[in-house]
Amino acid sequence: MTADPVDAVFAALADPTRRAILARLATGAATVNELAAPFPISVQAVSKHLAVLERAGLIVRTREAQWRRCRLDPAPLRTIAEWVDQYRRLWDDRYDTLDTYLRDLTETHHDQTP
Amino acid sequence: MTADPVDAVFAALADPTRRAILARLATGAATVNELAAPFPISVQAVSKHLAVLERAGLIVRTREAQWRRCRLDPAPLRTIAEWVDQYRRLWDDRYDTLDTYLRDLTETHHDQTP
DNA sequence: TGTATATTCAACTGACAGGTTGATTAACCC
DNA sequence: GGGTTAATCAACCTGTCAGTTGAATATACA
Repeated sequence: MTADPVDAVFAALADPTRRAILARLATGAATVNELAAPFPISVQAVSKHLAVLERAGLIVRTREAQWRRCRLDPAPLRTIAEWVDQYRRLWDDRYDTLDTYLRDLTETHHDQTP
Repeated sequence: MTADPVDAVFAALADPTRRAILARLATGAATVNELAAPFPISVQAVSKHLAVLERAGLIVRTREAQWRRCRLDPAPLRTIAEWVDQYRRLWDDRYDTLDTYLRDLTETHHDQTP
């Protein structure tokens, strides 16, 4: 029943260790040992986290000699951003149509909304 | 071990039933039975899903006679949108250097540690 | 008062997630 | 080949999750 790829991405992002790994990978590719170093858990545990991230499409692993280089793939994050954006009007005043309308009437020269 | 509220929000969003409930609530408040109707699972199961969403801050439940009215609270979604936006430059071509600079300034208060 | 409806609580089950330790595979370097 | 390093595989433990059924609570209504 759970074939929606969004499931896997949200689930992957629900773990703080995995989010920290992504933050690290945003600064550049790294090997498994490099990624595991900051954490108080075993390398095997980190390897499992990487498998989860890979299954979610958030990282790509390539073999380089005896190392396995991991790099971030931002595509699923874009999907998530689009999903959340469905709800933007609920919290963002600029997407409130009445608000936008009133702003348009009173301060048109300031209006920037898309 | 983990008190980061982002954990609970991502975990709540990882379930397709809960995302469907949020989609329904985006169109207006509803009771538990109304929310449960479209799903092939028991009302009790839906009630549990609502508890998860409430713990994540995504919904608010108020008592009205024998009903419990649920409405969406978009605040955590805004938090998620901001979190994902940290990575926008990685997929968005139109990301300019000023944007990068401003985002880099504000991203440090988000979690980095296990 | 008694009954029907809305919702939650409680106990149970099967599956999965995150961690461990120990063994295994793969590539490098003498 | 033998030894070292990088990473995964395998088996196991424990806790949590999503679902069930059955009982309890709370409110409305006749």
